[in-house]
Amino acid sequence: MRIVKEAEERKNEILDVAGKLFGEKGYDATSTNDILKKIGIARGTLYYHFKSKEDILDALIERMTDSLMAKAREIAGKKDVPVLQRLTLMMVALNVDNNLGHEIMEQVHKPQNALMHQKMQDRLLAGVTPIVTSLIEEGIAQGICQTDYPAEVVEMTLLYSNTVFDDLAGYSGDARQRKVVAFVYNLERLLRMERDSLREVILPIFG
Amino acid sequence: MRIVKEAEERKNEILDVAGKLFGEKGYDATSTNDILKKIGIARGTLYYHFKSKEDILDALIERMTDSLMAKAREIAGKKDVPVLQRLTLMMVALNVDNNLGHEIMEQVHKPQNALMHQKMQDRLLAGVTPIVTSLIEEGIAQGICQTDYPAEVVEMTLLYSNTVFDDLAGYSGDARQRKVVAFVYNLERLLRMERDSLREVILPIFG
DNA sequence: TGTAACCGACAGGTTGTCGGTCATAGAATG
DNA sequence: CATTCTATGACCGACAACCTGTCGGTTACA
Repeated sequence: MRIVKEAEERKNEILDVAGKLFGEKGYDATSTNDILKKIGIARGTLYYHFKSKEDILDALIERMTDSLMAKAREIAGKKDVPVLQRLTLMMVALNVDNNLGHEIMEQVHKPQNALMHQKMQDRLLAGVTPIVTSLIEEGIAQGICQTDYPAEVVEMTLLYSNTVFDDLAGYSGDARQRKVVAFVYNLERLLRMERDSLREVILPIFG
Repeated sequence: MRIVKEAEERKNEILDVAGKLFGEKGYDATSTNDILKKIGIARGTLYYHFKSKEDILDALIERMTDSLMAKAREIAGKKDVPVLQRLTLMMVALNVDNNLGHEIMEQVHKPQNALMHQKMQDRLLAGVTPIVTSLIEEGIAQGICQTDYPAEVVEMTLLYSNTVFDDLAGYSGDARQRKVVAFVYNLERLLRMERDSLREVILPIFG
C-alpha cells in the first residue's frame, strides 16, 4: 500500500533524514539513494519534491538559519535587557545552536563538507551581521563601546569565531583557552573597551 | 606510438591541465575524463600517477601554496628592509599571487568550488600565519606596534582578508573602498597603532 | 473524477580498478 | 665498441559499480 502525505510533511521528512545523513557522513558522501531508501520512498518521489540534491541542501540550510535568525532577532529586540547581557545571550544562542545543538556541526568543518560549511557561513553572516551590528550600535549610543565601523567589526568577529571555534575541539584544553582569551582581548580592542570588560561576559560561554 | 615520459614530468603536465580546468569550470564540474582527454592519455595513466581526483586537487594546492610560502618567507627574511615595508611587500605578494595572478582565483570563491577554497585557505593560513606573526613580533620589539596575541591578530586578519577580499569584486567601488578603509582601521586598533599610521602603507595596495 | 503525490526503470555520466602491453635504460654478451 | 637481452616503470582501455536526474505511467483521496 503506497503511503501518501501532504507535500509539506514529506518535504520536512526528507530534510530531517537528509540533515541526519549529511551530519553523519557529509554531503558528498551521502547519495540520494541513501536518503530515499532510509525514508522508504522511490526515486521519483524525492525528485518530485526537490529538483536536485543541492536543492535539498539549500532547503536544509534555509530551515536551519531561519530559525536561528528568528531567535537572534528576538534576543536583539529585548530593549529592556542591558546591551551586554543581550550580547551574551546572542553568542550563547549562536554557539549552542550553531555548533553543538545540531550534530551536523560535528562534521561540518572537515574539508569534505566544504560546500555545506560555505553555504551556511554565507547565509549566517549575511543574516546575523546586521542584527548584531544594531546591538553594537546601541552600545555605542550608550557609550559602552566605540568604533567607526561597527558592521565590519561584527563581520570580522563573526567570521573568525565561526571558522576558528568550529574546530576548536581539535585543540588541547590550554590552546583552546588561549584562543578564547585572545578573541576577547581582540574584540575589546576593536570596540575600544576597557581591558577585561568583556572577559566576564564572554568567557563563561566557552567554559 | 605511445608516448612515455618521466613520472615527474607527467605529474606536472596533469597538474597544469587540471589547474587550468578547475579554474575555468570549477573542481566539481571538471571530470577526470576532461583532464585526461585534453592531455591525450588513458584513464589508467592518470590513476597511475594520482590515486584519486581529490589527490590531484591536493597536489595542485600544495604546488601553489609552496611557491607562495617560499616567497613570503623570502620577504620576511629581508632584515635590512624596514618592517612596515616588508609587511607591504608581503600583502602585495599574497594578494597578487593569491587573488589575481592565477586565474583559478576568479572562480574559486563561488560556492561550487568550496572544497578548493577551503583547502587552500587551510593550507595558506597554517603556512603564512607564523611567517607574518614573526614580522609583527619584530614590529613589537621595535615599538612600532603592540599586542599580547600577535598570532591571533594575524590569524584573524588573514582569514578576514582572504574571505572578504576574495569576492570584493562583487561590491561597487564605494563599498569596496569602505571595506578596505575599515580593514585598515581595525588592524590599527588590533595592533594599537596610531590612527592612519597604516593607511599609506596598505591603501595603495588595493588602489 | 481530477489531480497531487508517488513509482521505478532507464539513460547518461562519473570514479576508480585491473590485467595486460610497450618503451627504454642499463646489464650482459659477442 | 656494437649489439642483444631483460626488468621494470609508464602506459592502456575495457569494465564494474556507482551516481544523479528524467519520464511515462500509476494510485490515493478531496
